[in-house]
Amino acid sequence: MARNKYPEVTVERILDVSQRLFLEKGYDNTTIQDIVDELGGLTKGAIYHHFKSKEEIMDAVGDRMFFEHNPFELVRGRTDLNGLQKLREVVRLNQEDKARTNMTIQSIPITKNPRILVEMIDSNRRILTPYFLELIQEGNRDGSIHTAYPREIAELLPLLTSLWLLPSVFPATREEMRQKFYFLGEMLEKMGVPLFDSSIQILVDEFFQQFPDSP
Amino acid sequence: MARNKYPEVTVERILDVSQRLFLEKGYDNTTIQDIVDELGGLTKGAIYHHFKSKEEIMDAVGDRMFFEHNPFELVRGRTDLNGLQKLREVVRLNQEDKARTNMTIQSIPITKNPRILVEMIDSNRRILTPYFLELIQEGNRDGSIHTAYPREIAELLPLLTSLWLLPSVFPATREEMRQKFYFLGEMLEKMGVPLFDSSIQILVDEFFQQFPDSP
DNA sequence: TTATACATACATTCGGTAGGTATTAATATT
DNA sequence: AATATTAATACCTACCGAATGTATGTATAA
Repeated sequence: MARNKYPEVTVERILDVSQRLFLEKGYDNTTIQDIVDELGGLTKGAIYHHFKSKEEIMDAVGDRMFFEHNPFELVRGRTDLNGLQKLREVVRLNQEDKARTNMTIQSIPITKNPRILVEMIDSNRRILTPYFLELIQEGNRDGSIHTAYPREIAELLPLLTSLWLLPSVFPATREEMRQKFYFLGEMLEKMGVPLFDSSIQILVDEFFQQFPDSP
Repeated sequence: MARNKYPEVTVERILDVSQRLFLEKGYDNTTIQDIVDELGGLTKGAIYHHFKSKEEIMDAVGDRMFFEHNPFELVRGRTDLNGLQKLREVVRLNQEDKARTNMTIQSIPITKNPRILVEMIDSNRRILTPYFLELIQEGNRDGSIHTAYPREIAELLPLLTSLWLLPSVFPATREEMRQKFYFLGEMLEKMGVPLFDSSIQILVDEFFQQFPDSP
């Protein structure tokens, strides 16, 4: 086989395999050859035809992860919700998705995969922050949110929820995780964004079942 | 020359050069050979005699950076200060030090150096957080601080000040930086740790002079 | 017949190692 | 106390192996 009629399929396959391996073994411990082997039937040349570097594969994987299940797009049309309610819905949808996809990222020893971690921090800022900002501003306008710091909160929310609350980076027992959430909730409320109501609290508590209570 | 009488000197030289190169060009873009070349007179064998891997050099550099000018140790003996005042003094000393050493870390495009960034996040947590916690608890006891979340704040303080406030990771104009500080100050105050008083505010404002007002 | 989706083979870069040598420090001997 | 002997270690030279990336070729779709 020297040429495929649908190269996009090949690209997707490369991304599928890469994502799986990056999450399983980490970026640095995954070689191009590993990806090639798992692909079956393709060679390194094929990969370097579609991507100009390993780094670029990683970027593509990262962006795809963010865009494939985007809760913000799902709530965008909902005229029955105000800004704050949309925010809560986003958190709910995201939590659902995490549960469904088994949240692979929780399990990697992410400190051993600096590139993945940094890529995540950066994607958060580039992609999620604007979405959050939009909803917070909407809430400020419709009166469901009152904060003088929409930008700051929009930047901090993804940072805190996906870095500070990641036990592989900041180790914590179940009880300590719970405390962190209480802190976050109280802090957000005091800063004018009462995001964590009782319905969210239920989700969070469910989520905690999966953590050990000893460190 | 086949052997040095004072190997600690060699170790220090290796760390000096490595730190400089890591900060200048990033960890991944600095090769062992680069370090060897800058050292002059030594070879790769010498380095691998003192350190068992490149990673280990990096760890040593990180730890040394944290311990060489430790403001927490400087305030530890001060019986004239309460917990909150000690915290403020730490911030002040740290700021002074930053100004004096010209704060090399500000300048690196740190997103291009994932390992350094992650090492920093981790050192913060391992080394700084316990110090912060100690002072916050002291403040809680002596009545200068009233927070239900000493651990959470102790963990967040270094994370936020050395990651969120790093413009190379979270780009910001001078005005946006100022806003972030206001947010931080207000947030800490509302959570029971009124860290940023007017004296700190002055420091912060001075510090901002060095940032551009356009993005 | 031209652009492109791949394959093959190779170049390069870099972290790390094996084994040797010279020098210092510790110990034994006179 | 001075010297001889041994052990430890600071460092060098030469090399390996793994991994990213490249140059070039080939077959097929358009």
